[in-house]
Amino acid sequence: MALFAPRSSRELDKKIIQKAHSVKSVFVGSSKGAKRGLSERIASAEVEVNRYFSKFKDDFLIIRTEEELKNYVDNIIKDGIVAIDTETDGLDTFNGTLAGICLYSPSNKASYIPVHHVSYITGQEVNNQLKEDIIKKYFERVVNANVKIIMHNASFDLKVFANLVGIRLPCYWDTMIASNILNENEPHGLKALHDKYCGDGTGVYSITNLFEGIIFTHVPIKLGYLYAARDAKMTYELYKYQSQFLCENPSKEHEDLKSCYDVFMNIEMPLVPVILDAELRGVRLDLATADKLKEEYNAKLAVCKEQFTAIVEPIKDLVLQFIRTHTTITSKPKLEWPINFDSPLQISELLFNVLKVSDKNGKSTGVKELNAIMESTKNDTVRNLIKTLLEYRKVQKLLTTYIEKLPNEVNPKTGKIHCNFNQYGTVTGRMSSSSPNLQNIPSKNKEIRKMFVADEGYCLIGGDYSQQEPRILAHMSGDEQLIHAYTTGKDLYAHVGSLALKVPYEDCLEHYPDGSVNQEGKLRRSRMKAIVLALMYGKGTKALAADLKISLEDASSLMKSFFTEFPKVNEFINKSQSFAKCNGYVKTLWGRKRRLPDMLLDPYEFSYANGVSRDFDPLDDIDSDETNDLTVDPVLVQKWTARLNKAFGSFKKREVIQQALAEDNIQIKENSLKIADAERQTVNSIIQGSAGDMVKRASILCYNDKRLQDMDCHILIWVHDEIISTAPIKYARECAKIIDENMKKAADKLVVPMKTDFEITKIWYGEEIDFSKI
DNA sequence: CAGCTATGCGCC
DNA sequence: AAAGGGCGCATAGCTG
Repeated sequence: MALFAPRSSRELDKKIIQKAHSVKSVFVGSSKGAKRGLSERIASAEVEVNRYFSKFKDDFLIIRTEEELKNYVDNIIKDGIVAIDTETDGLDTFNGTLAGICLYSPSNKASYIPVHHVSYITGQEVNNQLKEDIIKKYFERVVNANVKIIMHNASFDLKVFANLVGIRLPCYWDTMIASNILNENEPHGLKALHDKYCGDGTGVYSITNLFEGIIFTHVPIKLGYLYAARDAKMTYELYKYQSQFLCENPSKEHEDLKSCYDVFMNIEMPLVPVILDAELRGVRLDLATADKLKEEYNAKLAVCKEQFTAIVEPIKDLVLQFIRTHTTITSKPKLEWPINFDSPLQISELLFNVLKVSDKNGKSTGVKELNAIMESTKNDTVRNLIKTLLEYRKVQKLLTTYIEKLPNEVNPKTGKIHCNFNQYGTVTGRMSSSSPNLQNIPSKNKEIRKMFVADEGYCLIGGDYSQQEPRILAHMSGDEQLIHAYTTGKDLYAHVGSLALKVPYEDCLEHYPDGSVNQEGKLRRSRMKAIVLALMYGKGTKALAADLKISLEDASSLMKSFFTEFPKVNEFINKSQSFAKCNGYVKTLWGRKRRLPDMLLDPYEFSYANGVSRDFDPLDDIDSDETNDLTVDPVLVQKWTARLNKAFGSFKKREVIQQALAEDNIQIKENSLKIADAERQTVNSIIQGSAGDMVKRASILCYNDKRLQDMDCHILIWVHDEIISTAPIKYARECAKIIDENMKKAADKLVVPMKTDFEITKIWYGEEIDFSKI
């Protein structure tokens, strides 16, 4: 992976770190670095680079001539394998500049091909660099020779090659994806992984602390090549390490990784070019619609603001007085005038401390809490305030996150939005989307999606799996009743309702046969839907009761009758959890692993406070290290475990924990929350992960479908259980039919049939095209 | 100033 | 007693 522009690379590091609560990346103070002159920074970069890489000076080389490249590529082809990395001036793979290319193959030295380095003194491009046409020529040779290409975060480098060199490379092994497959819970940065698994003592460094504030194209080649070439070599070494575990025949000890290799080779790696194609193609945005919406929503926002002012003006004195009386020398109240409505803190202060709204449900100002207040108060000021606030937030969200943001994301070069689909963006194996996120475009509000349109002469084909996750649940649990609902084509939730509630199926449908709404049926159906979703998300009866606005008793008896009618679902949940408890992981239907190490935790962990037992005399002990490891006397463990088990409620538990500390100097760590979290994740990971596998499989089938290729049909967007493609209008219906086939084929492992819904439109969520008129 | 966390909210 | 799975992103507000 190329990490170049200091700012952006930090952002990327941040992401990786956020993902896995890991080591903080060390970086030199940025303000200090930014103030120094460029030559000064280069000088200090030289010191840093030498510190890390001087030992590699003779092992790495710079390729400057075609002759040198030719010889190098000859060796690559002989080796049949190569690790490739690119260096650019930032993270923009469409409009950025290629600094150079890093290569490594076993019979070659690690190398760097400078392409667009400039002199940091003159700003002129440096002589003796190979240009794109030459590079393209030799990489075509590599591709034609079927050389296995290894990359770290191939998505980035493939886009660089496609956009800045003009060649689409196939990737055999992406070490970043492999890392996700092997352990989704750890950070996936190249340096950290290499240091951890192939470490040679060089240590973890980042482009940030090496080339602080210097764009890579401005780094002198003699300095940069050491850093860059090593990236390619590290990638190769990481690949070698990974392939010991991720392979056809892993050792007995790692037998469970066999299915992971299948997922990697049959799902993840074949998906790489599919996503690349969608990202390169991009989505068209109708700027006229965006402008219209912008105007409309800004007007709405203005109305909200006016209403606000009108509502709070009468209580201005109250607020000012509050601010006065709560201002001390050391602290200020979290409220100001004029009130900032964007600040949850200020709103909370206003509602609960100035207007004295009851805070028995907490001081949160989220939608749920505000609605609860609405139901319990008759205070008109409060009611109007909340009403306006909710409207304001809605409008503000749509405006800033979508309506005003998306047009800025249109690439000036292509006129399209090119988001990132992060292939392993989630721990479960689902994809995610970013910059911008196209997976959370509002759908209830149909206006926003209408900004997305098809190209001239083309249309959008949206195909989504209907009830994808419940069907997977039906299959994986093997519950006959659940499966029956699907094989007979009955409405699932109505069927569930009729069994669990013991009323006729027809009385659980939303509509009467004549099409009119059956209120009772609708309610029954929606409750059943809530139950099915609740157990897939690990939701408890209490939350279910709150959702359905029924009593706790009713909720738990609903749950009970559900499990009585669908015993295998209950069994599936229990089996999954006990497997996870035993092994610390679960697997999806296609064999992807989700590691849940917290499932292996003991509910309580005992240790002596300060690492020492009460009787320990520091002056008397010779081997203090051992003393620190001292495990707690089993008799005491038993004693306190028994007491903890008798203590119901978090308050009583805390009491026991304090007693243990006071009486026996024992520290007790409670893991029940972590374990409960992991338990909830268990079932959900299996279902959600399998759904992810299915969509990925369907996408690959579509991408490789000759018929779809011939009709110029391409996937543009994924929204988890939905695949949005584009094709010429005249082929649309045929394409939809084939996509449908592929989506179902991707699920042919299931004993329940998959159902899909399709829409063919010019505009996302727009009117369906009337083919009778074409 | 940038980086970070908390809060809140859009999607499946 | 409390208990909602998986994301990305905007804003506020704190910190170094």
